[in-house]
Parts: sequence; C-alpha cells; structure tokens
Amino acid sequence: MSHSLAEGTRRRPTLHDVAARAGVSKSLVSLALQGSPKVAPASREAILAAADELGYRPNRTASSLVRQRTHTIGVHILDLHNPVFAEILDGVQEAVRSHDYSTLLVTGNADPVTERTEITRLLESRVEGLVLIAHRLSDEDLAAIAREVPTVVVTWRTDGIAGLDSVAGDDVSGARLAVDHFVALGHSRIAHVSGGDNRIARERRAGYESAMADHGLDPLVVDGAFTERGGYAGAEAAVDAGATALVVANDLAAIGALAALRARGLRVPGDVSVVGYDGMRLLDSLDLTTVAQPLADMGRAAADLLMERIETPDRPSTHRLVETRLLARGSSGPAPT
Amino acid sequence: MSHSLAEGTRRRPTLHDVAARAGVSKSLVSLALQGSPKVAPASREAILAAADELGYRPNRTASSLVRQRTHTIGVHILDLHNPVFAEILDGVQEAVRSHDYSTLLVTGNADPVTERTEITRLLESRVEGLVLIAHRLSDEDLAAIAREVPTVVVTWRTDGIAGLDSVAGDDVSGARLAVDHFVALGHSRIAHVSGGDNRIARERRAGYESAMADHGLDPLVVDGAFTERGGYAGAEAAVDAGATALVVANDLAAIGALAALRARGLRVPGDVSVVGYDGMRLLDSLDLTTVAQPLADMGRAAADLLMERIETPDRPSTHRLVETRLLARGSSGPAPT
DNA sequence: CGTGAGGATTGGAACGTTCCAATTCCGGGG
DNA sequence: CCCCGGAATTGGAACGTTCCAATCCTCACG
Repeated sequence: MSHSLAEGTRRRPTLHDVAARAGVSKSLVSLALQGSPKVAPASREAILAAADELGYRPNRTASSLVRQRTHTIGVHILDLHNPVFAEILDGVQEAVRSHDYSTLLVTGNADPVTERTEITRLLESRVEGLVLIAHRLSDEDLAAIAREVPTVVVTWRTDGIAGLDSVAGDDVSGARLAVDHFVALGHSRIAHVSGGDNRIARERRAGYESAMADHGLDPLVVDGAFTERGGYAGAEAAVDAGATALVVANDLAAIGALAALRARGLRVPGDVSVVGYDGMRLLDSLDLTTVAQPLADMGRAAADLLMERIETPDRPSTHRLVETRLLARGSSGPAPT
Repeated sequence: MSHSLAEGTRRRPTLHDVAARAGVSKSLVSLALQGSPKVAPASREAILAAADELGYRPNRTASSLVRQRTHTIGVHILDLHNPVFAEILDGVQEAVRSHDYSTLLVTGNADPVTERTEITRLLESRVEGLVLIAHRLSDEDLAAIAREVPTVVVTWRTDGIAGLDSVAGDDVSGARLAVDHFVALGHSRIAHVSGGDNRIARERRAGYESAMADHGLDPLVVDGAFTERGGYAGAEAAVDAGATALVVANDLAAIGALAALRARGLRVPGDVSVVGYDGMRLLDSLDLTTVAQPLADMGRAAADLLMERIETPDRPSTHRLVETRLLARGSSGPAPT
C-alpha cells in the first residue's frame, strides 16, 4: 500500500506515524509507550502493535530536548589500552546503571587536544555529570567544566576547585610501601622508574624519594613513562646503574621492565626484583608484585559521589581516599648477595 | 543586573540569550556560530563576545533534531578488558575522525543483555552507523539492526545478512598456522585450549582440528575461554593430558596458560610451548608467540567500509579478509626430547 | 534624486518528543 | 432523560536549533 518504499531512504517512523496507524493521537501513543496506567488496555495493545509493525524507534534527541534531561553521564577514559582504566570503568558503570542512568564513553587517547574536543562533545550532548578516569586538563579547564556540570575525577586528588569531587589513592604513601617492601627484603640499590612528567608520576616519585631518605638510602630515579616502552627503557637504565630492585611507576611499565630484564638475561627476582603500581588483574597471571588499589571500588565511589552531587549541586567538595596495599608476588625477592 | 543568579539551578544560555545580549536575532547568531561568511565582521565579533561572556554551549540534541543528522557513529566493544579491542578501536577512531564524524562508545561487558540495551541506546540516539567490535547478537537481531542502520562487524565474517559488511581474519587458517609452527618444531602432542562456545572459538578450533588431521596427529581439545582464567584452567588440563605444545584460543588466555605452567614449575618453552592468537601489543613484552592480526588496520577498514555504506546504502555486502601471520617469539621452541 | 543590486539581517516553520489543559466519552444516579 | 464524575483521549505549546524566504539597508549608478 505505502508507496514510500519507492524512495531510496525511507523516513524513520515517528510517534505521529504510529498514531495514524493505531488510529489514535500522538499524545496517547506517547503515554502508552511510557507505560502510563491511564491508557485503556485496548488502545495500548493497538499502539504497541502499530509501533512494532512500523519498527518504531523512539528518538532520544527529541525526547531529551523537551524533557531537559538526558539521564546520561559522560565518562572520559585517559587510555583504553591500559586495562587499569577498564577496571575502574566497571565500577563506574555498575553504580551508574544502578541509579538508572546510562553512560557515554569517550577517550582522548592520552592526547590533550582530542581529549578536550571529546569532553566538549559530551557537554554539548548535555550529559548530566562527568566522570574523568584520569585526564590531562589544566586546572582552569577543569574548573570551567566543573562549573558547568557535576564532575568527579578518579585517580588523583584535586582540591581547590569548587564543586569538584575526587577519588584517589595516596600515591605518596603507596610508593613508600614499595620501598619499605624492598628494604625489608634486604635491598639497598633500589631504583625508581618514573612515569614521566605528570601529577601522578610526580607523587609516586616523591613517595619513593622520601621513603629512600627515611631509610638513609641514595635515591636513583630514571626516566620512564606509564607505558611498556617506558618501563623497558627505564629498567635498562636502572640496571645499568646497578639497581637490584625497581619501583616502577605503574603496572604497564612494570611489564615492560620485565621484558627488558629478560632481554638482558637477568632473572627475576633472583638478580633483580620488580614491583609495579595499580593492581590490575592481569598482574595476577604475570606474578608481579604491585602496589594495589581497589580499582572497581574507586569507580563505584566516583559514580556514587557524582549521583550525590547531581542531587545536591552545592555541597562542598568531597575527596575520597582509597586504601593502597602491597600485593607481594613472585617478582620481588631477597636482594642478591 | 540579572537576578537569575538567585535561582539555585541557572538555566543554560541558549541562542536566544546570546542574540539578546548581542542585540541581533537568533538566526544571525546561528549563522555566526557556524562560521557563515555572510555575517558582517562587526556582528560576528559582538556575537562571539556575547556567547563567550554567557558561557554559551550549543545544544547538540536540538541541532541534530532539526538537521536530521548526528554526524556520529556508534561503536560497540565486546570487552574493554581485552586490549585487543582497544587496538581495533584505535583504527576505527582514526578513520572515523578523518571523515569528520565522531564516535559514541559503548560496551556490554560480554553480557548479551546489556549489550542489546546499549546498542538500542545508540540506535535511539540516532547514530548514523554502527561498528561492532565483536558482539553476542543473534543473526536475527543483527539483521534487524543492519536494516535500520549501516553496520559493520569487525572480528568475524558474517555473510547472508543484507547490507552488513564485515572485516575479519581467517581464523581457520590462522589456527593452522599455529599447528604448522609446532609441527615444524617437532611437536606431536599439540593441544588446543579452546575459547568456549562461540563463533570465533569454533573456527579456531576447527582450524586446529583439520590441521592436526592433515599432519596425521591426534587432536586434543580442552575447554577454555577467551580469558586468563580460561587459559589457566585449560593449560592445566592440557599438560595433565601430556601435551607439550598449546595452541591457545587467544592472547589473554595464553597469558593465563603461562601462569598455569609457571605454577606447575614447567618451563616455557623448555617443557611446554605456547602460542596465543590475536597479536596484541602487550605480547611483545611478554615474549609470547602468537597468530597476529593487523588490529588497527582492521578497525580502519571497518570504519572505511561504514563510511562507504553510509554514502551508498544499497551496495552489496563486502567482507574484507585480513591477513594473519605467525609471530614467532620466545614462548615456542623445539619439542622436549 | 530615484532605482536596483546585493549584502546583511530577520521571522517563522520545522524537527519529534512531552505534558498540560481541555475535551470527549461513558455509565450510573437522580 | 438529564447531569455529573471520572476515565480516556486529544490538541497544542514548548524544548533549542537550522534554514528558507522575506525584509531591510546601503550605496553606486543613471
């Protein structure tokens, strides 16, 4: 009957089309589709049938325009390649879904420029809140965003920005844990493979340095990065300098460090011990000692904070501190004699 | 002046507000913000200033409603924990961005129910195309989706569904590569740690089995999964059965297998050899032999196919086959004597 | 000084929903 | 037979854009 099949690109059916087919008004269709109890059973049935036959698909953009609500929160992930972030995201999604919101996921691939455009995109899509699973924004940008929409940063504590919450572990004391662990095992040539020049890397490094000082040991910091490659290069430099124990800036880099040691023919932990940082699940299999953070919990906490702030926009900033602990596994052992 | 500060939740400024402040009509503001050349320089400047002062943020939902375009494609990722998918995504994003589209990312966490709701969400948001980086949909669901919006599946070939394109490697011959590799190294007790009961796992298994038959060897398949845990358990069962070489269903499971062997005190490749499947970058560091696929290329190809189909919706289905090759590394060696 | 061309600007309809206020419908009580 | 109340249904405004058609201005030209 409908000759609209003729046109190449068929228009999507709208509420109006469903209404016409069911012989009712668009208002009633809207009501029925929302499951309102005031719709007569017979009408409801006819409407559902019509919608089904037409392959009707609600248009979310129209709906959120008129409702002034999207029921969506935006999530930015710094780097999808690092499984750590996926584990945090698990917690976020779980909590967000339990609050009956959905999430829009976005990544800047560790590039500040795409990061900003992606976050802008979320803002333009009118997300009702933002979770930043690590980021590279300046404090000004961050403050501007937090002014615009409830925001929580997972991964590092961010004070002094009104209306911004954060969830993080204490990276300084986390790094100390690693140093203490090595000292207890009798190491003294303990090196730090750094994570580069960013906030987290600086804190972990500071923790390492102050712990070394406390133990009366000489610090040895080599440049690295939060990547396998960074860990690889850093480990080489560190063993060249005579280190027998490596405090590596994160797990990914620790995996790289392991590869470097293997390439050098050094045994772990026989010749050199390694500890990573973050506690990603994969390390279980790799038998790597690490300073672990409760990643999924962090995500959950972030989402919960966000939901609270959406309800109470003006409450003071909250900074949730999670506990880090050393997970001793096979990559760390007594200092070689 | 504006007493709107009094109300707790301030309304977002709209085009209309900007227009009022700049003393022009909303139409002109719209024009100016789109960078139209027909706007007088003076007006443009006033408008930009007004927009800036008000903190104006365009409303994408309104815009895409009237334009009937979102300039967005949806991407579904089966499992964010598997870095393989992140590598495919890299390629997708790169290509999509070069076509001046943006992406909406979504994951079902390997759970078919959330997967469907998430994809539904994308459809309701009126994405103009869909890339499924692996999925758990039935053929009917898939066909329904492909009828609704241009869709391409990355990771396995999907024929017989009108308007659906796919990008995949040949998993059957890929698995043969692994078996051939082991045979060349003198192995005969070659086991397969399967990836469970899904399309890809079945194909890889079939490849393994037919290769074994070709070599006149007895197949030994143990149950596993596409996870570290699955690989761990599978490897245990396989070595219990006397295998000296493991063809593991994917890289993640191979990492698990390695852990199991280590736990048993077996040396790799001295006692047992292992080869994974997928070729994720992490394996570089882990020194694992694998059947590699050009992951980022697959993503790029998928996005390109999608763009083509968006332009030419009625062209026949295309199935791009990518080349898989064996990447020999340290986890595979000669059979023990 | 009138005319017209062309640029600059504007009003208003439209996109597909939601939801309020208003209308219709129906049966039962008076 | 009329009226009333409540349930069911409906029209229409609104959401914030885009874009077309129409109007307004300015100025050069005759």
